[in-house]
Amino acid sequence: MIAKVVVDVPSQQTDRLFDYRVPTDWEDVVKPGMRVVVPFGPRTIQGFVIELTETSTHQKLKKVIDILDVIPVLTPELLNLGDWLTDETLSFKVSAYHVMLPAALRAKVKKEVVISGDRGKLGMALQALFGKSDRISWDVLTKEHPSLVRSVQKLIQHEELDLHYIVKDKGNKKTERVLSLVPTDQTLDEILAHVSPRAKKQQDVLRSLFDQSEPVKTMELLSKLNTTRATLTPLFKSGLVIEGEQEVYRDPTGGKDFKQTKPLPLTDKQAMVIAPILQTLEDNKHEAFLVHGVTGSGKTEIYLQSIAKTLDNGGEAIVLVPEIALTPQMVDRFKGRFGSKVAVLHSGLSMGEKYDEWRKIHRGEVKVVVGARSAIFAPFTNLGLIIIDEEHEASYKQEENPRYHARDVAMYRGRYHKCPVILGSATPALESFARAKKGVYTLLPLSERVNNRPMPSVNVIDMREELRLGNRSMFSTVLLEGMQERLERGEQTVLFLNRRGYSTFVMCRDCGYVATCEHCDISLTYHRSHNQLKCHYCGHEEAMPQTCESCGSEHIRFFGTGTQKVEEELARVLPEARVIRMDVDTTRKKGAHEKLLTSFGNGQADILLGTQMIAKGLDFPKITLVGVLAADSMLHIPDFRSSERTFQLMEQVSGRAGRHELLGEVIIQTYSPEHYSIELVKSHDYEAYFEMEMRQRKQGGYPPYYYLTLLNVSHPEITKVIGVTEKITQFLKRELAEDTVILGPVASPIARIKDRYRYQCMIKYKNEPKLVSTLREIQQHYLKEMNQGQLQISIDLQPYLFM
DNA sequence: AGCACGCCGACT
DNA sequence: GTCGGCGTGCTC
Repeated sequence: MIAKVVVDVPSQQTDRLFDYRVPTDWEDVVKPGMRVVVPFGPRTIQGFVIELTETSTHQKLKKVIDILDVIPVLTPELLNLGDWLTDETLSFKVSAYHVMLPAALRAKVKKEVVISGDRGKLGMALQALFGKSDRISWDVLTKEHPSLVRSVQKLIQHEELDLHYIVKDKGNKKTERVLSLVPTDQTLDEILAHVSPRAKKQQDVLRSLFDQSEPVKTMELLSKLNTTRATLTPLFKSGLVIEGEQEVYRDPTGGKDFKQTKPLPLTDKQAMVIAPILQTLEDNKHEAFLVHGVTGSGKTEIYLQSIAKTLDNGGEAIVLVPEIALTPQMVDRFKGRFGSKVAVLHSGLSMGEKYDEWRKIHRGEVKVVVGARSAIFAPFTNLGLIIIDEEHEASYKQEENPRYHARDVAMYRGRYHKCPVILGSATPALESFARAKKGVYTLLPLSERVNNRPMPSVNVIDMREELRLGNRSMFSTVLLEGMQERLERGEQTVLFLNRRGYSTFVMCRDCGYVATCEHCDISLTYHRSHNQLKCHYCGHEEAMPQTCESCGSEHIRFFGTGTQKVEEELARVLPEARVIRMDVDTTRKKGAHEKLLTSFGNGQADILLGTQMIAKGLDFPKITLVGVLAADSMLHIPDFRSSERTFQLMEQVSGRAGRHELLGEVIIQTYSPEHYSIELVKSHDYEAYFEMEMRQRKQGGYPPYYYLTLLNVSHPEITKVIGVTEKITQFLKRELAEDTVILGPVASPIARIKDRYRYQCMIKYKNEPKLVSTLREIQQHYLKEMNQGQLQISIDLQPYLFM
């Protein structure tokens, strides 16, 4: 039997199948989708079995060394999906498989130096190093004794030493010590008779264990009986009790109990929306729905009841939520309804926790997965429903290889499993809404808030006008008064700053010089905590200059507004207000996010000040004012989606206000009040916005009218970069269709990162069957230079990031 | 990606 | 003469 294997070496040249002979003992054991250990050249590495056949065109085949799985980690569906993903994103097969699996399954290869010949020939230093053992790890050798590496290599050549490769599964399962009673056929009294009647604690232990048929966790028992390990020692000695190890799952929620919730009665509108979804579930067919529901319209309840129906049918469900919205509040809603049937996957979990959650899915112990982007690959075999909440979120697109979009994967899996896919958003991505209008997706509008609360009123403040009136502060008069009012009424305000927490740039007031990174073409960011300037792209740091590098002026200072600065300003203008600041800095620690939100929810603060991360999922009754400090900060970045993002964000943020009894108000501060993406927030009119934006897209030749592909070339020498990009552009123009537009070569928006110059070329097309093959040809052509030289070419089909 | 093989400069 | 630099090519 021959196994066709994809080896775990992510490179162009190894991105194909290699044949290995399967030892006869394992012929019944190996299955496609399993990880195996195989010899590869002089090394031993991990690989994925893709296929099993009887014949090979190769003469000399090596044997599979080991099998790492009992159940295949990749289902046949995921193997197919891997092929599709590879084509769709121009990535390597292994990279596609890796993105489907938890990092813990990425086996580590360990190298060991083993004495194979005469120990006496080793020399003093090496003999001392080996000591009594016949092997040492390669890592220890190279890191701690680099001077000996040379002689070791020589000895390997002379076959006195040998290199062994050990492929180790990183999957470290967590175990806990458990106690169990040895005598099984005795009564309690008989058992108790074995110990002294004065040994009260020992008797307690025996009694507790007698009541339990399953092994009991040592730690739990000891703390319950308020005793220590000392009690156990005599019990072990007499052989009455034994201690073993039992595999346990790590509990990311920290043993929290979830309050069980019941399905809520649906409003008429909700009932109308859910009906076609339930019907599709009933019919067992694939259909894509776009639930267009304003914030607070009760989308989540529709998700929950659709999932309940799916589970009734014996199916499984995947729920995708943007990483940033995967708050404990969100998780609670799903765990509350479906209890232990739910697994949660997000980046906040440790590698071990992710592995445990994944295994629950893999073993079929859970039926629902709530997770961020990569949860779309959950290894379910009977998938009945996929939900993508906030489907417009950019975080559903992965920005490394394989550059996939979770929505596309969802559609693939939906078709495969013949199950519905629900996309939900208050502000759908333009592409999605356009598809819904065309009938590709079924549009399900949910235009009213559940409790009939009106959408908050929106007040757009022209900050230029404020400046003209002499208000130079970051708060407009209206916003300041608004905050004062809430303070007096005991209501809460949310202040939103659409900018990285601490971001400020440094500029000279005399000559206009801006401090930039010496390795990247980007301005440096001022970090107050260390009084340092930092580059967000390469990590370069330098001290805050005292004088201008360009003109020597002392009038150099930082500009722009960060959350820290706003916080200081708040303390000045509203000293009595209690402020909670939420940004990357204050939420870095595990659980900090939840803690801050809970204390705000409990009314321990009047104002919540934060970045992107507070735009979602915040639902507290006392929030009646939402202030956006600088609405246009993202409007002017060179990205055709910048206006769409602005509108989506403004709508999202507005949704935080007045969700309950009290009426909400939104104040948006901007320097471009006339821009339609801000103007239309006032009326919360998505459809009007959609029409406007579609016109822009049509005019600019952007999605959804055209598809895009971005090709980025980088190299330390600018002439090389331009030359290569130029050649590629010409090649593309020659190869691709007449009506395909090829823009470039142009410098990337960030023209240099980490001392590498960056040029790009954009392909706009409607129908381009030759695209993937042409791009593959380019990759092939530059393979050598990319392998050994400094050249990098990255290709992004349907890009979301243009930097 | 690694790692060996193989072909040219500076050393015992 | 050899040791060792890194360009080239292969891995079932």
